[in-house]
Amino acid sequence: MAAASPPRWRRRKDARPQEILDAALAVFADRGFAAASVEQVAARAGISKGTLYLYFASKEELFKAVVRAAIVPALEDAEIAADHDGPAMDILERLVGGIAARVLSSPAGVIPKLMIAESGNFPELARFYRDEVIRRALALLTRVLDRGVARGEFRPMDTAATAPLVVAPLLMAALWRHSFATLDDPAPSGHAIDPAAMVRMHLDHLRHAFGAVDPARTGDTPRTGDTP
Amino acid sequence: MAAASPPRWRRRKDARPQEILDAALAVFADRGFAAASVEQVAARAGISKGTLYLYFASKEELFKAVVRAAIVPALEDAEIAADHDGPAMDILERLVGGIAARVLSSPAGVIPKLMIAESGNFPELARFYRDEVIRRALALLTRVLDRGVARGEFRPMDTAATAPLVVAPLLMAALWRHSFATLDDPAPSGHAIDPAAMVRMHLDHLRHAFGAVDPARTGDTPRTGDTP
DNA sequence: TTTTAATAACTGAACAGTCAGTAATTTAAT
DNA sequence: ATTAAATTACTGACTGTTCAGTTATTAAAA
Repeated sequence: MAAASPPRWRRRKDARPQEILDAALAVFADRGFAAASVEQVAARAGISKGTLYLYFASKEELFKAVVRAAIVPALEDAEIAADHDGPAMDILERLVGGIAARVLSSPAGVIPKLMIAESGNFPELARFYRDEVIRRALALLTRVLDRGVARGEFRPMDTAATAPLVVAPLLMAALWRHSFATLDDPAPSGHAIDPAAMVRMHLDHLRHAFGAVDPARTGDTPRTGDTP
Repeated sequence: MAAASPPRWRRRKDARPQEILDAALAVFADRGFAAASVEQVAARAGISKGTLYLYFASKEELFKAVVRAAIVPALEDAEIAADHDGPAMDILERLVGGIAARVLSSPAGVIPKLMIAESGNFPELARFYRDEVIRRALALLTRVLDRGVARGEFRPMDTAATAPLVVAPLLMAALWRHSFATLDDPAPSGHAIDPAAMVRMHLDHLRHAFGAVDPARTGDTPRTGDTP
């Protein structure tokens, strides 16, 4: 008798959604939302087009789900890190480093690019992103900066206007990575922008700009904190 | 007898290309390239689809032309400004201010957004943009920074890694403007990011980070220049 | 344990709409 | 009358979405 041929497909109701989300993120990442086809996503997820529609009502809903799934955990992490105690500059470094790591290694680093590209076509989602992601992230940063100023660790400044300045290079790194970095060469050498060096330099500049450099250098100390 | 009806259309071979480019930029700006249709562009330019194809061979070629047309003059302006003489910080301010103005008012400010969104679909154009626009702009900035360091106006630093940091907030402002700023409200008040304040603050931080603050303050002068 | 009925995950093809690009035709200008 | 700019009508390919039917899985019955 013939050996029992393995089934042509399996029922995996639980695993599908995440697999589809992963596939969609990947396909959207290199085609963009509009140019990506549902069939490509389905193929990458190892299912048929019809199956995808069992789990997501439309291409647009799929897109929203991708964004939400990738953003929520990242934001929670950041919120935890920001509410730690200690020198403001340390927290800032941890925050910037954490975001940089995420943005430069995780596939979810494409989300900003996608959101920026499609904001015009999905105003509703764009509003969600602006109010629930960007605004929250900036508020969180502003809080850290305020604390630094209040404690005399940072020079006085317009913290609300400064917060986006802290993120800008990270955004730039993310966009660079998913737009121009991976264009041709395997060896990412000498290529206009070196994200790692950039982030390092960024933190260095921030330290100086905020007046948080090692205060032992001169008498011109940025009135560094008294005892705790 | 009937009054001579004005012609239903006119032959305007010379004016068409630029008008089409303007229309295309506008349509691409709020739909994105992929989601924009050639017919929409033609309609906005006041012509029919067929006419558009008399001037541009394909939708892709049109896109390339839009990018080139918008970028080239901007880059030339910047190159001129950078080669002026004077204190490095002044040049930097003029450069940043100039780019900010362009990016925040001119329609061409969408180009970065478009390039980022479509880099995956047009590798050739993306390479052009990376090598002929980004690289050149960063090289120009690096030159200014180097001069500042050499003259003792700026503290020593990794200028190549710093150049992108100077641009990052401008890029962010451009993306913000064309993605999230114009989502709903007519009054752009209190909205997470205030580009103007951000740019002002950016320059302020740069002055501090580069050690270019008024040096009369303490003895800890950033070894400011001797005479020429 | 084996058989069989019921369920639900999944497929593949077809539909309807859209759109980049082309060809035939009209109309302005010379 | 001739040229060339512009329009209009058309095609072929593609894609989001639906759905009738197929197959794996589960559960009840024997």
